[in-house]
Amino acid sequence: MERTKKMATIRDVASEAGVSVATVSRVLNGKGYVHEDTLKKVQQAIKKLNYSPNEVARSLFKRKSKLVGLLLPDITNPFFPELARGVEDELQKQGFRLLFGNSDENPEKEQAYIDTFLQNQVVGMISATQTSGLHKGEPHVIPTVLLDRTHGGNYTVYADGREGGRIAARELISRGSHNITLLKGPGNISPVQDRFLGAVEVLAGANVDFHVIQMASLTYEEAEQRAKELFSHYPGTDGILASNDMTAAAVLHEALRIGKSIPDEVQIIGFDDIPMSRLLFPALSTIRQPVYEMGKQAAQLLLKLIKKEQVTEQNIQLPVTFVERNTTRKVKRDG
Amino acid sequence: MERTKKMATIRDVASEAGVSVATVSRVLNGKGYVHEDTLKKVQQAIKKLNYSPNEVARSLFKRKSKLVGLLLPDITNPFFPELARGVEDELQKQGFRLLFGNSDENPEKEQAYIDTFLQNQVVGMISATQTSGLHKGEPHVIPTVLLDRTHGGNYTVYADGREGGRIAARELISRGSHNITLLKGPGNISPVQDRFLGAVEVLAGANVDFHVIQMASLTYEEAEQRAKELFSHYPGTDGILASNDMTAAAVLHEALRIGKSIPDEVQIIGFDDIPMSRLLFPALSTIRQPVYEMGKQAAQLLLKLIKKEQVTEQNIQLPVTFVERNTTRKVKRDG
DNA sequence: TTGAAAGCGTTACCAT
DNA sequence: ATGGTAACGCTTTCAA
Repeated sequence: MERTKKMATIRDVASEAGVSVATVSRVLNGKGYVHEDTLKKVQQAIKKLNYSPNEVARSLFKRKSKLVGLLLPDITNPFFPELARGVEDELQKQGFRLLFGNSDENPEKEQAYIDTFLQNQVVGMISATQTSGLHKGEPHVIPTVLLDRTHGGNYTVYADGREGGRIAARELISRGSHNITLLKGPGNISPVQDRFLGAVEVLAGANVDFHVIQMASLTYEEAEQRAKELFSHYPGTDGILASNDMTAAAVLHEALRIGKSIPDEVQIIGFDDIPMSRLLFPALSTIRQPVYEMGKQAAQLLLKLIKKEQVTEQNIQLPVTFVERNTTRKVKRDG
Repeated sequence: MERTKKMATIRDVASEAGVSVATVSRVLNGKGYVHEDTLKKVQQAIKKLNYSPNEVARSLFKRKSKLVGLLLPDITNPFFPELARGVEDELQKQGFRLLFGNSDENPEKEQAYIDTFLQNQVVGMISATQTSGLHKGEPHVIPTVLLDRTHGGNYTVYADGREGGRIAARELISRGSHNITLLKGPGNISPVQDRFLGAVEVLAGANVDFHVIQMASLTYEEAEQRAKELFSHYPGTDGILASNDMTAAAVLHEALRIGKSIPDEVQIIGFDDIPMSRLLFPALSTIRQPVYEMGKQAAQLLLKLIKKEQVTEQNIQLPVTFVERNTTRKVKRDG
């Protein structure tokens, strides 16, 4: 028998229990009066038929589902899985589910996902994409929070990249680098731009040389290429600020390959603190973003918007921290 | 004006175009006769109102959505993002969207996700979880394919772990290791068990010593711990077979920390070829699973099931390959 | 070629 | 405390 078993409906439950669908609906939703005995009958019927309510019908009637759309550039980029978990864990607790899509920074794909999210009556959206048709054009039809790549949305959650850049630069300097090279990421990715600006701010005011290598992307492949250029163009470099851990890893790899001693000859600081960073050898010193927490906060903010609760902070900035590992030298602290 | 703009419905389009909803529906779905002029009128109305059909209402009527449920143990585990992309990319092309959940190997959570997937009328499911209530108990209500952790489902896609284990063992031996330690993963994860069995098969028939260290989990934390034990209990080890790249990375890190020369003193082979592996230093030699391809094939298989097309292979096994990097010695090949 | 109406599984209003 | 029923937005007979 290959038949797909038909799901029991509220009507089946009603007739099984010998009551009306309205009554079943009431017990399902725990609202309205229902006699104790009736309650029991209904519950039994539900159990007997292994009934569970059809969310689609509910969504149709209520004109909103229990679904949230999550839009990411690419889950394959190690920065995003934790973000996604932060979002999911928080939402899941409240009974919401995730409709999920990767846009690959492709505006058409992004728009296609947004459209289908909307068509599926999601109650809200969280987006970590750059281009985000979410904020341009049509007025927000549903609550939306922008995550990480925030470019001036109404509701945003992001880490303090500017300060991160400053911290990184300071750490490098205080640990003795005088000749610093910055790997600068694409200017259109706002958090990446911020960390660069922060670093330059400090570097410009300090008594050190520095150079900038501009990258067109944040792919590992490009980073490998740039790392080679770096060591040939600026052989005197004794400190490197990478725009993220991925590129830091590529630089570290190349440095080791050509026999540089890390951190003695060259110090390296990354950005993000992706899970891999501690597994590199030497383990990568980096600026940590509280990624999971960011996802979580975005979800909490969205939840408030959905429930129309008062939100005190529309733009939530989370602090970053320096994670000292082994691509930077120890600093002597007196005290 | 803070109003949430109400979406146009098929009725709005109908009255705008001066036709009936039935006609609009026909043009929407491109089925049934509709006069050229009527067609144009309707299309204009659609454009004018910026109408797009409500998927929820469609799903309700058809009793199935355009949604597919994807169940993963943990997207945060670097093995899974590529799997997910393989699945998504394939499904996305055909207009299906992903409802996504992480089970954390927790049967209750898993069941909860499955339930809501079903309540949302997904057309199919893909699951990479171990416990999968998907195959036990109730008859499959909807098409389901098991991915990676396949434990005898009806429709499965997985890599040849057994052969992978054999290959790894052979490579280690042919490159001169005589004293091999195996890091064995939890026995209840089938693909992990397979690769162990494959390795033992070869090792047992070869003229080498070998030891097994049993791990209770595949977390990096435990791997770090076990790595320490490994080098203190079996200091003579000159070859290590890890149950996945994550634990290989931990072992590599520890080996380097205590001053072992890799690969001269100790060779290491991982399993999976997660993106990080090539970034380690030395880059990790490993057994590669075609993860993206696995996801893709699972999606294709599911698509066939959904469309009730003939499926020739219910269980798709994909080959693994040895990726030679720098944690193994070069082997001299004469020819 | 087009339209009226039933029905998908719920919820919520209004009676009773 | 309970039931009848309209409505949510769509698709699909069936008639015209």
